[in-house]
Amino acid sequence: MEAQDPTKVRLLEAAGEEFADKGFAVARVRDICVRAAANGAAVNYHFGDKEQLYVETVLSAHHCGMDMHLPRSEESTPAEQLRAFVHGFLSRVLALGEPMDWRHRLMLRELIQPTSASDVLVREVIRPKFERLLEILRRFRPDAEERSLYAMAFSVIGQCLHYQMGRPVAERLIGVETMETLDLEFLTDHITRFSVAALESMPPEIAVTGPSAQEATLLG
Amino acid sequence: MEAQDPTKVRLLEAAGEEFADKGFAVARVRDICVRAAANGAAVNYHFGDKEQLYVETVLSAHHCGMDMHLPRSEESTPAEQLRAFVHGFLSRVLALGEPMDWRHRLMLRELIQPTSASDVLVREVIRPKFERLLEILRRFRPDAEERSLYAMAFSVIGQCLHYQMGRPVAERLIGVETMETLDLEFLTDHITRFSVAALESMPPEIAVTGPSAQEATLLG
DNA sequence: ACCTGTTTCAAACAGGCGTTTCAATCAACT
DNA sequence: AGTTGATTGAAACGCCTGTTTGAAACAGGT
Repeated sequence: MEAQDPTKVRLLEAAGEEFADKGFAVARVRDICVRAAANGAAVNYHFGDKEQLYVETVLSAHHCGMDMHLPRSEESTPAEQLRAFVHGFLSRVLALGEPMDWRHRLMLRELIQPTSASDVLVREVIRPKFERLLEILRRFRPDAEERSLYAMAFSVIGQCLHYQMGRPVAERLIGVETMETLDLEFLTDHITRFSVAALESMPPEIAVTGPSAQEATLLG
Repeated sequence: MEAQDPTKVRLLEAAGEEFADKGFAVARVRDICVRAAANGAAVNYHFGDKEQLYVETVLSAHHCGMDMHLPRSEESTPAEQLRAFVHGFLSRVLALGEPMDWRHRLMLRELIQPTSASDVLVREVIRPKFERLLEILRRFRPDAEERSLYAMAFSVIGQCLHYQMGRPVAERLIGVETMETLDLEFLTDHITRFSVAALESMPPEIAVTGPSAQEATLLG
């Protein structure tokens, strides 16, 4: 850690690494202070206690890390817009080994196991991106009802997020070197083509009119 | 907990709930013992220590919980096979509030944050299901190269797993009551139609002509 | 009844944790 | 220099954790 930075930002940086690696419960404030080259009492002086340090770390993570520029060009085709969205999403999700690495890992922890800090996270970061995706999907399927639109959005998001969530298992399944060939460009291309093909050619939803209709869909 | 069960299985059941809810680090052996109506020293007597209890809990979870019957009917169409796969996968993933609920939550924890216990987990339950999915996808796309087949498999799996991983955030995004309308039947139908449409109509992958073409020849 | 091995129990233990304390240090202003 | 306020430092404090202890309760066999 750079010693010329003020102690507070060194603590935030160290806490980010530590929390992202181990989670709130396992992370130790002593380790954070050692990593930040600060005294054990520094975190209490600057942040009050461990939990407030965590909250401020999460907030500082998504303030400078997760904002993506939304190319609002209404001229481009829906497919191009979706590709841009997927590319932006994946580039953030797959960011590995980069200097601002811990920010993404920390936010993914928040997604899976929400704490009090994830309220503002959803409101300020996730929801705008979600609404943006819904806009794009509506251009594909103007007739789709809201519920199906949500499901489509989750289909796109789920494909992307899987390469962060399921990475450890995926590496064991197909090997690390094969997994490395699934790089940003390849996955952007695959997920976009997969989703566009689905969105353009999937049959309309089956209208559910009564309780017996669900059984009918089961039989296909 | 039923008091007629021997203490050891009561401890396993209680530990499963506790570990699935809070994770290994946050879960307290005292709480486990209270939940199991056992003494605080019981876990040490029966399992040695907390970590061995955790390992045995994970193993007991996938021994009786995660095995799905594979309908190997080669007569049915690929779409029907995929629907069966998605249905089976989702029914396990979405199992919330059911008696063997904690088994799935615990295994998903292992997937995201692997421990020593997840080696056997991947080998004995994940990989067979993954190979089965690859078989189905090969019937859709006999010409696809291996790497694309993996990506397609991850696209299907990612869609399903998202409803477990991203559930907390999804509930905040669209509301819990709307989320509850995305039940097993609806999601099975959606993911199957989405994926089948994609698999049947997505354009073939872009031929790689650059220096990475050597990798393509490697894959055959 | 007696012994024997297993299982339960209440209580205490040792260690690590977040946190607090208070004196020492530093920076800036009079 | 002297004073003031903010920051750092080393050490200690409680508290909560997993774990251990040794006696008590139980079961089965002789």
